Amino acid sequence: MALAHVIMTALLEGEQTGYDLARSFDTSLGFFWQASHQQIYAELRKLEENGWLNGTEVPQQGKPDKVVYGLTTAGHEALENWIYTATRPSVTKDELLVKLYNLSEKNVAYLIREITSRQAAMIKSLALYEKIRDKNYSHPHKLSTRKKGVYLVLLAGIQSGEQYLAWCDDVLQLLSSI
Amino acid sequence: MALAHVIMTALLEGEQTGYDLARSFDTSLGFFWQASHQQIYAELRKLEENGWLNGTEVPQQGKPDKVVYGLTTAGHEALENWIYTATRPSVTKDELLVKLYNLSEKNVAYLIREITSRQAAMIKSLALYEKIRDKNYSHPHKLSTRKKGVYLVLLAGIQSGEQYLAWCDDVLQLLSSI
DNA sequence: ACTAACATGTAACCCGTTACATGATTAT
DNA sequence: ATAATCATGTAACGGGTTACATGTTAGT
Repeated sequence: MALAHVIMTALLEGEQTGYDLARSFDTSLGFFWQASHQQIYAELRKLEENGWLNGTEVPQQGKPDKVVYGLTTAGHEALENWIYTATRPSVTKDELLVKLYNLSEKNVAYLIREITSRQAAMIKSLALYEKIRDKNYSHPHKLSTRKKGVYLVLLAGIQSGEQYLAWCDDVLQLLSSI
Repeated sequence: MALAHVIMTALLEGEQTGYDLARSFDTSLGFFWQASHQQIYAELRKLEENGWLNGTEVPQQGKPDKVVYGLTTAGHEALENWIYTATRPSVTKDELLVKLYNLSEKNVAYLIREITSRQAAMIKSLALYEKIRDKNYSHPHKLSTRKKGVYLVLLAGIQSGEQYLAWCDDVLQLLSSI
């Protein structure tokens, strides 16, 4: 159910094609949601059948034709109503934690490598989040209401990223003593 | 693929029934993985067909008969080998963040309530994690290698819980000014 | 010649959730 | 009486991943 609402949320900013959305999921949106292009195209068709989106075919030359989607009034309403439905907190299923549970003298070297590469990846995304924050969200209380929401999502990413890095340090320290 | 390995990891400690496992997923294991009993029973049958577990029927009086599962040698090996397969970091899909992205004057009161209840839930689980840590893991470097791994998983839960609470505070502070 | 970007799709499969089902014993 | 615990299961559905497919244009 939620992918539908993520897509509609993304379309609040303006009309987009499935391809545009797929690219957003690889970058900005991707920080807190992921979806393949197959999933996105399927969902877009469902949403149009539902009357929540309307798609317009746009012929192009030199490129394949595309379908641009926008929110309908019904879509807007559906999105607003969805906000008030209950959501259960989702447990993060991280396979790396399962592996750590199986820590042994034999596999410790491998796990150190895997943690180190996670750490490196997180340092990169964190740098990006922080850049975005410093550029557009440096004065949170001066933002519009809507932007405040976006800022808080960004903040969640930054804080949990920082926490993750701190944890990686702790892990590496303990593992290196084995 | 991963549920299979979580189950096998749980069986490292000793033989268990599907019911036992389901209860673990509601408590200890549940802090970093979740699975319904239907999923567990299905997975156990698959694992037995695979030769990774062996199930023994145990007749009982006054209670339904049960099947106790234990790891086979092949299962042990499969689990150890799995450690060395690459895992991609998984993005947490949290619907609440999607909702926050849709923040407005109209829904802010509702979102404050939802964040507050998340906060309360987290305070509870955090208290439990910390109790476990203080009781069994207060001297990390003195633990056996295997227990060190378990400790690090627990630490991940505690640290990310603390971070989550800090974030909730930030959110509530900003939202209450709207 | 080859790769990347643009743009969309089908098909098979696996993983997970929800709803429904059974049936005895023990505790309130 | 009623609910909770023990113990396992079927069936339908929905969400998500992987593999495969098509075809143009622009850049190295």
